[in-house]
Amino acid sequence: MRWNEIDRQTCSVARALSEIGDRWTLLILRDAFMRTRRFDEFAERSGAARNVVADRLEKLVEADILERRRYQTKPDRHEYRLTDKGLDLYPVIMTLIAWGDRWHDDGGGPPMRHKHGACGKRMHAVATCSACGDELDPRETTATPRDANHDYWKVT
Amino acid sequence: MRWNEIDRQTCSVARALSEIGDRWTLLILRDAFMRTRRFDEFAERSGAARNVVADRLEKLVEADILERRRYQTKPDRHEYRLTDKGLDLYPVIMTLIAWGDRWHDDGGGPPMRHKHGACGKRMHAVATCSACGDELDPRETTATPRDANHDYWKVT
DNA sequence: CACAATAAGTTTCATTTCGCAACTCATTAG
DNA sequence: CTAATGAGTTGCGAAATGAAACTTATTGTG
Repeated sequence: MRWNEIDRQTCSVARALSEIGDRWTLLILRDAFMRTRRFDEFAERSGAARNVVADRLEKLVEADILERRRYQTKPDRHEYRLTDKGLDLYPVIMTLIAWGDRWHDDGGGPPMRHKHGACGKRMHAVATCSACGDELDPRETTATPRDANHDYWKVT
Repeated sequence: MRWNEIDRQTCSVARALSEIGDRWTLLILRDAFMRTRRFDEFAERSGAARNVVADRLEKLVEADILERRRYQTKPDRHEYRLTDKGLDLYPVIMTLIAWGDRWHDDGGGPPMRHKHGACGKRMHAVATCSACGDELDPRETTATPRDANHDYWKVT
């Protein structure tokens, strides 16, 4: 299966990954959450080749995750901003950061410190149950397919 | 920058993505959380080519995210299971699922239903502040680098 | 005026990686 | 004796990536 057919899987992860599941795309989104907005900044900060940055930004705009907005004329120049759909990826990025901080500490602690404005404290993301608010544990949850089990992985 | 040098960035997301930030890798991890354990199942369910599956499984084992364990002899056969480090990716997968379910609904609701054993209810993942427990909002948090700002993206 | 700089890409081309099918190897089942 | 199973490996054409150079419009500088 080629990657551009991956969104034919029923699974939401597959469909999510068809939009953001690329190495450089996720790095570009990290930068977007760090207030990066311009092409050259994305290119330098992500470390991806310029043609790859151009391609990924275009795809993110098509997917309505970033918005390309003109910020000056003569000459026209554009910047990229997260849409609501893009901002909604915050939990994914923050849980990724929490995992990276936990398992890839270089000895000096997390390279970025995150402060929660509401409570004013340093924090990391914790994934919780939307029903009861407890922290999620993979051993404590069960997943059952909407339809018959064999449908889940089927490509439609 | 080549992808295999990406872990030289200071950022934890970059280092996390150097291990799991590949399209097929994330799909393979999704399957691992759905109790997939064997090579052929990973190949079929992910849809990736067999050589790619072999390569990714090997890398995940090297990264100590999956463990390759013999489950029979004559002939030796092995299965792949999530380690503690791998299980700790659950929040990432679950927030990805929540995002996919929200923004890629095909009209029939989420293809998988997740039930929280502790409270017994259907749920999705919510990312919360480890300090106060409130739901995270990208507009309500600030990130500041451990060192000077320009260090964050620097490749060491 | 001539020249350099800036921003946002595009082009070119050599190197890698992917996708697919076919093949291997050890062992058990019929 | 032959087929099936499980877990890969091999070979090869097609596609994607990485690096550097190039483009275009416009402004700033000597």
